[in-house]
Amino acid sequence: MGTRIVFHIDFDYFYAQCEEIRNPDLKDKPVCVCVFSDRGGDSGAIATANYNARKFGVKSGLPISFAKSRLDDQKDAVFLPVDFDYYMDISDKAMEIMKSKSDIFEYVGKDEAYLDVSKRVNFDWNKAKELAQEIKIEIKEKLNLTCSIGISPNKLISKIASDFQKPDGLTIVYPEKVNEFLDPLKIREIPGIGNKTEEKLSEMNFSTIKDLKELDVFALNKEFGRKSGTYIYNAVRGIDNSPVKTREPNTQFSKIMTMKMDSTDFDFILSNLSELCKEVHQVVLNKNQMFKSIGIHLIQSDLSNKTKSKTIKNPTSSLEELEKNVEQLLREALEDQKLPIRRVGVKVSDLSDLREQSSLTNYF
DNA sequence: GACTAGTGTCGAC
DNA sequence: TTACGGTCGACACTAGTC
Repeated sequence: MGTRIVFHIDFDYFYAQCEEIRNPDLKDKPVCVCVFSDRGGDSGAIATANYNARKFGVKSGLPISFAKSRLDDQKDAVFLPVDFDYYMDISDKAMEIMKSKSDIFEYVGKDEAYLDVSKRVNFDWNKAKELAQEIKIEIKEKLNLTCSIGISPNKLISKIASDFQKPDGLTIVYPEKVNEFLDPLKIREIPGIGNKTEEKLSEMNFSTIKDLKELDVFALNKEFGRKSGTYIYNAVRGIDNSPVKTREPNTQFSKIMTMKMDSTDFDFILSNLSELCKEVHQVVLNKNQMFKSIGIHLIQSDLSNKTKSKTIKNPTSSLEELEKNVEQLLREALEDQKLPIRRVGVKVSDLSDLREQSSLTNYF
């Protein structure tokens, strides 16, 4: 038995590619898939842009108005609202194909998954490569969708590898080539290292993964905390022992929205939160869950965050109890409120199975 | 010291 | 340089309790 063989598969510019599949005329144009907020106009952000749009610096997370100004000269640029149901449909079908070709399948999100294929290919890297090509072809033929695949001995490296050649890429990092592959990459390529961490490290004059190997685990722990420090120490050395495993159920559900206008008015904010309570409650009901922890999330006009949460005595699935607690949390949060509120959210966590409870009550 | 609760930050997509 | 979504998970830090 050799090392594990792990795939990371990522659908290219997923939402925008879905739109291209539905309407092939879009392929030559810059396409931006947008999450418009309730505020009207161009309030909102870019979810995904195709490569024609990325050429002009448009990428996910960008405010829509910013994207529009960057594409000002591109008269054929297209801005479409997200259509999650349609994307989910394509995603589900592609996931089924991947699942059927793996020993262990781990769903990560609508557009990515890990596959452990070690046994299926008998720990043979050539067979693994053939399997990956087979998956790419089948997804392309059945759904007209392209994806990028990274293959390596673990999830961490496979994830980095799937991003290495995009779109429609296939990158294999053999066990003996791990360091050669990682060393020249920017620190930012390590999943989990985002803006803040990169900035901190760049101030310390570290730029590539090879550079970072100079730091011992104690220095990293001191700078980033025990968990993150140790994670980074291992990651730059290509070490990741986390298994590919079936996805665990969610541990929280939340809904967030941008209000029609910024406000400090208790009743106005509460009416928005109340709508969110109903939506969250519906989700919880569909999933047959109860919750024990309730939280609200306020985003102020300067985009800073304020959260309040509480744990209640007994798990519940009651909408009334949810709304009552949210109201109280809002009251506490608005004491001494200076800035107007822009966005509001409701979250429930500490979930437990409702069926256990009902089967008990049925029993008596 | 171990544990829980609550708040805030970071990061991924 | 301004502009600014929605969901989820991990974890650091702090305060309080036992």
